Amino acid sequence: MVLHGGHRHHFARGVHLFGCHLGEADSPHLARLHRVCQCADFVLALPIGAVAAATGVSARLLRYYEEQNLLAPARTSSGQRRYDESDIEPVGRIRRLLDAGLPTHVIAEILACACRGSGDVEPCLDPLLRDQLARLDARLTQLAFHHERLTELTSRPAAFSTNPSDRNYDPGLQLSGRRSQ
DNA sequence: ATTCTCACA
DNA sequence: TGTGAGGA
Repeated sequence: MVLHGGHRHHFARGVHLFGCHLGEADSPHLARLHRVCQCADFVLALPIGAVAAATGVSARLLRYYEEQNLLAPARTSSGQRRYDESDIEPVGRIRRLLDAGLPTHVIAEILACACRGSGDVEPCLDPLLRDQLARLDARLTQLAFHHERLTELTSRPAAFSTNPSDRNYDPGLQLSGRRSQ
């Protein structure tokens, strides 16, 4: 059971369980506090700030991930997002997949695969990952091509330049870290 | 104080 | 893929 909507006034005075005061509703430690009380048969609804504190991912980004269909938190009657602890783990997973350069629509596909094993990506999705790797290679090749052509364009005028900073040209700086597709 | 949506790079 | 503005 997820507490939200009409239960908001309960949170205003902190969270109580069997008469014990567990902490304030917006406390960053709420997730941990609930873990201590696993005897409870309901799931506490976490506001976005608590999830941000628990995961290290900003509230702004959590909203963005929802917009990209990577998360689907519940809403209170006033429209505020209410997460539960089962939303915590996916956030870290999303971060790791983004760090691998995967676009959000691919990550959504990966998250949709319910047959979870131990890793971040199911083995059955290996073809998908290989396809992304191929796209990355293609971009790398194109970047190398652009780098060569641009070097041709810059090195000639530089030979006639009187600007001393032209001698500090570093090809490595031409590679900026952008994502694929 | 926190969270919301809309708009922008 | 993210961020900033501006309001409830």
